[in-house]
Amino acid sequence: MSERGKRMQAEVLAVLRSHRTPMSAYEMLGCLGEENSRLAPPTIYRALAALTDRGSVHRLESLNAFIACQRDCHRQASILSVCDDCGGVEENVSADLLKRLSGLAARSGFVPVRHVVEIHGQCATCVSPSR
Amino acid sequence: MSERGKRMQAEVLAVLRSHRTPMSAYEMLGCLGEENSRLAPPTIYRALAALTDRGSVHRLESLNAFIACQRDCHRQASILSVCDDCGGVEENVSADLLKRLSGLAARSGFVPVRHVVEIHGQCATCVSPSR
DNA sequence: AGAGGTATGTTATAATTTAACAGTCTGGTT
DNA sequence: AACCAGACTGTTAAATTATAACATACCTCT
Repeated sequence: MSERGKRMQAEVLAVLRSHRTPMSAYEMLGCLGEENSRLAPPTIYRALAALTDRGSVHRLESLNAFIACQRDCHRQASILSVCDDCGGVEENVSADLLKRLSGLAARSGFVPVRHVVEIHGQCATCVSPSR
Repeated sequence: MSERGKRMQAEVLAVLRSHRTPMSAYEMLGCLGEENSRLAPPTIYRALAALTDRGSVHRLESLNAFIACQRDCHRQASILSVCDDCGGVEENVSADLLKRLSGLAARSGFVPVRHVVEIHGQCATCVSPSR
């Protein structure tokens, strides 16, 4: 990993952190491209791949979008609750639940490697905006 | 829903059932387009939307692909184990685990509507092919 | 039959992701 | 220092996935 690569990753992470809701790769490209024109998709995707490997960024598979890790849960699969109204994402961790999921899959001899758990619905604020 | 619509859905479902592994919408288009040329993506996607609504077909969010429901679990979220080696998918159902996931999300007032649970790894056959 | 609404077909395009290759930097070796 | 091999990055182009927009066909109710 070179200096350039680290800088790119840091910039991508900073952009993601400055957004409350998940961003698509192209939204990031739009943000970063203002400064650094000529920024191409593979550059963003490579930075995102490194960041998701590290656990600093989560990919929302059901949205094709990305969000910065909100917890210190690096390297642990998160349980992501996605509000379909406001787009907000809450992040939960539960080693116990993940283990139970693995156990269920393992009944047939399956060996789990990566968990994708996303829950769509409405967040507390969107359910009862008045209170 | 018209006759044409039902026929399309039945054809799409038949194609999916004839495949052991998940298919992309465009793979289906390739299969069905041989007979019925001039078949366009929206037609496939509309049939898939109806089938997934019904629960006859599951969408694998982490693969952007679709697979026919292997169980009689219509209208219940499935827990899908995806073998990254052979592409095979195993389908499990656990009302209990889904309830626990909902409970976790609900701690902040979140109201769950749809669960996406996908587990990547290796199936028994791919882990120990010899036996 | 005719009007209004819904479903479908069709064209085109948007959005997301990756392949492929050229150029550049890095670190070790002479 | 100059050179080479390998890895990383930039750039172009294209593949893959999904949807917008509108035209046409069908169905239902009066």
